[in-house]
Amino acid sequence: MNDTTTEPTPSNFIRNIIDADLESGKHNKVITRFPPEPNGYLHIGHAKSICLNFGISQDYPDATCHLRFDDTNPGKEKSEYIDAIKEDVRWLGFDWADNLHHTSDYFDQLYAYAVELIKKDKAYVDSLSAGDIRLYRGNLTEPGKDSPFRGRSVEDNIALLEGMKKGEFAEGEHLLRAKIDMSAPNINMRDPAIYRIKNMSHPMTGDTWHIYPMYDFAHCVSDAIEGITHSLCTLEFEDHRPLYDWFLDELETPAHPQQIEFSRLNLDYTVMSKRKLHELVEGDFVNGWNDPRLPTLSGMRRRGYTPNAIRDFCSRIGVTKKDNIIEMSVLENSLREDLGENSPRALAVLDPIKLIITNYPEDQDEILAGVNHPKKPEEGMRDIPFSKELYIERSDYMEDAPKKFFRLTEGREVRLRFAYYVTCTHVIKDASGEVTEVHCTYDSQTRGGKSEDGRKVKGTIHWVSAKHAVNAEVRQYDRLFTIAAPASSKEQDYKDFINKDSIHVLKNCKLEASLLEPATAAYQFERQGYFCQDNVDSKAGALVFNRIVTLRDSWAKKK
RNA sequence: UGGGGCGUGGCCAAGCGGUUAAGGCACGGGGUUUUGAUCUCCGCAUCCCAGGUUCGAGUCCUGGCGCCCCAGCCA
Repeated sequence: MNDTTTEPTPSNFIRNIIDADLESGKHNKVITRFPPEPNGYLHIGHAKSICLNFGISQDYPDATCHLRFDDTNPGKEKSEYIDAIKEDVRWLGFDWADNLHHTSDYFDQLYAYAVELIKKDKAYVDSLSAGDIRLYRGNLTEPGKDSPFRGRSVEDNIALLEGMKKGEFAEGEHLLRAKIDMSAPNINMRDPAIYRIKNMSHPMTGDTWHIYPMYDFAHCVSDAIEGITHSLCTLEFEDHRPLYDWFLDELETPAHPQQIEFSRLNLDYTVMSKRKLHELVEGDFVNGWNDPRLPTLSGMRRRGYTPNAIRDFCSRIGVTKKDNIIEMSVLENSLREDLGENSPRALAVLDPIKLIITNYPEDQDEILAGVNHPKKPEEGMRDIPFSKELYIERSDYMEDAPKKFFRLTEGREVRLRFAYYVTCTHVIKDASGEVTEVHCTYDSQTRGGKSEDGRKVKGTIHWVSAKHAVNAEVRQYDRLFTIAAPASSKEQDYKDFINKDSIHVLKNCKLEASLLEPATAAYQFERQGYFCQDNVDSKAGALVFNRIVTLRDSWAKKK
């Protein structure tokens, strides 16, 4: 990873709070945590949280950030997700050192805390059905009412909970609830669930439990056990903060972390919820969690995004409590900046058409030199073979070209990058009128792409020697959705807005010979964009490149 | 007409009562250029609205308006 250009992370309201807490002596060191539920793959929205939490641990003295798997629902979670999540966090460039935890590590303690609540008459076992509980809860404008089981004795409650734990009951038969206030205006405080029966085994604890704790109970207690100082989460948990604090106030926990909420990331032209991503993957709307069109970290990694670019993006968008939809161009700008700085250049023709230099010797070859990086001479030069028959981009020739078209048309002279000036004399067309060959003459005095007479050529185009070309498949990606906010339509399902044209496969691409070498890093194909070999489909002899992102194109804009 | 949040330019985002309201992205225009890339220069808001406090308010107060979240034994 190239980290040389990393700039200091801009401050935000959360860092301001931390600064104040350190200043006042409330804390002398900071501990944050990134607490994913292992029920899916991480996406760029998680990256925002990861960068926030781990970023703080890097920037403050003695600070740490825990990676904690919030594995309280064995019905949805799988250990394979745990591995994928770890890989993604590491790939992003962060290290949890020995601070790897699971909420399931605390199941014994959680249970003891639940018993403590019962003993304080702050929790009870309810035996209402799920449907009745919903009815008793009231709604947004009407208060709820007490369950008939709310008055059970401490002894009965403990015995019942014990039975639930041992698996003596069916799922849904009983539920441990906090005893708070059924008429609370905040619905989360209307006797929320603490433990529910799930007669299923758990990836980490196997068959030892028949009850599993709910998020609201498990999360705050886990934070407290780990000594988290600042528990950062997204806005939708704001209403849960009173409950977070209630548990920690009632219980004798070793600490009382502060929950602070920030707004989640939304990117335009994509979706960011795990539920929707699951749906896209399972409904075969895309090809797996690592589909290069997805905003998942594994998809972006496959596409060719760099950790550097994603971290830079996260620091640019900031952290606030305001709802937002970030434009894709911000991400692309971070990407281009990193890739432009760090990618070697290459010549590659994606949509080839023959260019024949009529006055070039029939069986002559020569080796020309191309710079690997125009801004970094220290990266050296490479050899590029040149000969009479080349491939150029079909779009670099135009029959009735306007004055401002700087490329080839009859009578116009252009520079072949690193090679020679050529002038188009005529073209050959097939029966259907399609251009098949562009014929040119070259000026042998312009070797290397410059002339002594100071003659100006406005256009420079890329090319590949036909007989030296390496064949490859190139996949070009476009946005996955046709509208900026596919998830925000009230009438229509977001899937109705899927872009049917989000992937273009070009199978007949011609790459310069140096690209034969297998490589994991990205290249800039000059004048086109950034590309990298596909990490699953590319093989020696059958290269497959993904277009990560195009170059900016002010000419395309003008047209 | 329940509770909790949010509202600074097209999209983000600084600003914490006191010079002409940072910066990034986007957009428009000029220059450089063997990538119509990069680089570079220039342009681009009076802060949701209305009152009020103050010598002075985006920043304080009051009242509106708008948007988001909450009725899982999900997280």
